[in-house]
Amino acid sequence: MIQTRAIRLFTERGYDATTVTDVAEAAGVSPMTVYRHFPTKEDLVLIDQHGMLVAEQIAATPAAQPLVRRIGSALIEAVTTLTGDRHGGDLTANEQFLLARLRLMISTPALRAKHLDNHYALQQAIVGAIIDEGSDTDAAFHAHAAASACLAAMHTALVRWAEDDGRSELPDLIAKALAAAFGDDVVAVASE
Amino acid sequence: MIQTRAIRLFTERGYDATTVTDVAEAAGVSPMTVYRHFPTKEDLVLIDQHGMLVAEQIAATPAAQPLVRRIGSALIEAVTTLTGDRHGGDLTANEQFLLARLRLMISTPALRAKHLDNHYALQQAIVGAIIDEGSDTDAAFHAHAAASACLAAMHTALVRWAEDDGRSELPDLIAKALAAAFGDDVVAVASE
DNA sequence: ACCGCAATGGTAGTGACTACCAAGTCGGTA
DNA sequence: TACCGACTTGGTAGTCACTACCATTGCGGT
Repeated sequence: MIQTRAIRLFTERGYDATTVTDVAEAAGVSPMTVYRHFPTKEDLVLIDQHGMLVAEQIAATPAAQPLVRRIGSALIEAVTTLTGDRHGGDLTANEQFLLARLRLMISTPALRAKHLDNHYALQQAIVGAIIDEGSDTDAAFHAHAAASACLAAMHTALVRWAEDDGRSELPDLIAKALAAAFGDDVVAVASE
Repeated sequence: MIQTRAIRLFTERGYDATTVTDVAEAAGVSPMTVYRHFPTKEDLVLIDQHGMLVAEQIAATPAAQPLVRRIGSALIEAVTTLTGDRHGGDLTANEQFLLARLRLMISTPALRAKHLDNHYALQQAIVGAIIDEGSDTDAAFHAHAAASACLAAMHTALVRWAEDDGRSELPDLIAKALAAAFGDDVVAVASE
């Protein structure tokens, strides 16, 4: 509720030009109630309830597959469940909300920076899910590089999605970005 | 000068626990002089004078090579000129300064976020250097994915470098991270 | 001695965010 | 009905990053 109003205000007037007090008034609460629910102004846009189950999904993946494929398919699956299946029809309300958030995140420096940092945290979680305690540092290094590159590809896909107004299916875009970054053969199977 | 004092203070007391006024006093100037030279507190750590010539370097690279190799070798070259050649000897003063900055950047959320966003800006510049005005959107999409993944690999290398106290050569680490992300064959030639 | 200009400092304000405390609301219990 | 404790909300006052506007100082050139 507060979040919905906030994103509408941010979209209309701009993020920086909107104060937290504005958001509070629009939502009919006091500024401190806003801070109670959203620790920072940025979190009004960035907090997602969906959590980061990606890491768990990856841990459940057969370890024999190449890292890029394991991570890539987990990302695609997470996004698929997030946006839901829609084949050619209109955007769902959820997707429109995601698009609005995404546009804010990409165009506002402060939000973009924190969003990239969230990806960074996700990367740590992914590597934690892949790597055992005892494994050598080289393995961790490889896992970090692979996870980092996969998330970067995903971010590229998100930007593209926002640019084409959500016309493309997000999972397909992620698969394409992964293929562009790593070569078609490596990722081809990931999108199934 | 101001920057040196600032990084020392941040390292000793922590970034958040140090106010801009503290930095100003330590440098013997007024707070506003600090803001004159560094538009934000974060820039006290993040501003690098070295600029982003990477994009220009890439534009000068033969276009026939695969994107990943073009971007990767440019990154390695940029870092080599930044840290200088040192084969097994002690760390140079410059490298020690870079390490201190890097540790702050990695461990402080606000700095890490802005640092990742700087990489993002670099990515935009790289893609701008690679892609002509008229080229189709798919080409741009591929370039973004490749650049994004390369920068992510570079960041991983930076973290590893900070963790091993600069013992490794940074260019080698970047080459290894690229190889881990993209496969050895793709990048092998990039480090020469 | 004078002028122009760059760098510096002061003042007052805005806005994000915190700490501490007060008050209302609501479910269960005697 | 009266009471109690937990949860949620609101108020006050303060810190700190950052800005806008203006005054001052130092310094090289004429």
